Amino acid sequence: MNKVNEMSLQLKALSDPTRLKLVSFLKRGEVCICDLVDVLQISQPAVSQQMKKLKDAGIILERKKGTWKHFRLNEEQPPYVQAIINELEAVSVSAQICCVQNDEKKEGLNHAKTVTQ
Amino acid sequence: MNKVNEMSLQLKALSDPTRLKLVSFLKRGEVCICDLVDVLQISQPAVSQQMKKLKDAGIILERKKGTWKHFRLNEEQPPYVQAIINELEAVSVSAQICCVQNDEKKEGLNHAKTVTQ
DNA sequence: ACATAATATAAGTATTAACTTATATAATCA
DNA sequence: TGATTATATAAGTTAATACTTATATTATGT
Repeated sequence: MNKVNEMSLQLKALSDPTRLKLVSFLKRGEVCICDLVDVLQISQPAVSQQMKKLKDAGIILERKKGTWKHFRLNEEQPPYVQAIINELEAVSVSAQICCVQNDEKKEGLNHAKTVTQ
Repeated sequence: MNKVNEMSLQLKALSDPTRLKLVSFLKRGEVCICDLVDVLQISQPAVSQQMKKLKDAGIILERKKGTWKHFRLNEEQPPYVQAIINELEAVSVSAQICCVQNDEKKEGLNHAKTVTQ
């Protein structure tokens, strides 16, 4: 019955409203921590700590690029985790675009928050 | 984004190893608290409290019959909850049978734990 | 009515969790 | 090199969680 402990860890990672919101944002694509601070109205360390939990649980993957860290959903999930992610609606972070679009170009130079789709 | 809070409540209910085990036992059919105390090696109030959490989250349903309370899985679940339940293996409580079989007959009279399948 | 049995509630404890603020690390830019 | 920016870590606080033991409630059987 060790499967139960394994499942427990993943479900714990997804049983917190803040982390579920983080996953909702990630459904639209890569996001970096700075964006989420604004949107969730919690401190930067709080976001950082929650992202770590999602990463440790295998829910998300990270990619370092200069000073930024970009997070994305891990596509390989057991069905019960995928079902949870599917249930969440994709939510756009208004400032998200700068992170994603400026990616390969001038990363880290102009990180304006006001760019819109 | 209130769906997130709703999901959080249900996932919290299923993110604890003890409660996942309880659900595993319920997959084989109705169980009463006294049976689970023996199997899980935790106190009767602990089982009672955990069952209440599962009930409050809508994961299980209860049926009172004399002094006993019989619990069963609630079949109507959102897909992400059902996926979790599906992932769990059904585990039989060795003493479970007395509860279920003696049900309509001599309920509450002879609750021997040693009856086997 | 009284004893017994199944479950519930109360109260206490130890652990975990989710934040906070302050500070450290690391990469980039001028 | 020194300032700036993104993220990480440390330490502390508060609240929630999962048990425990003790006791109360409720239904049953004699």
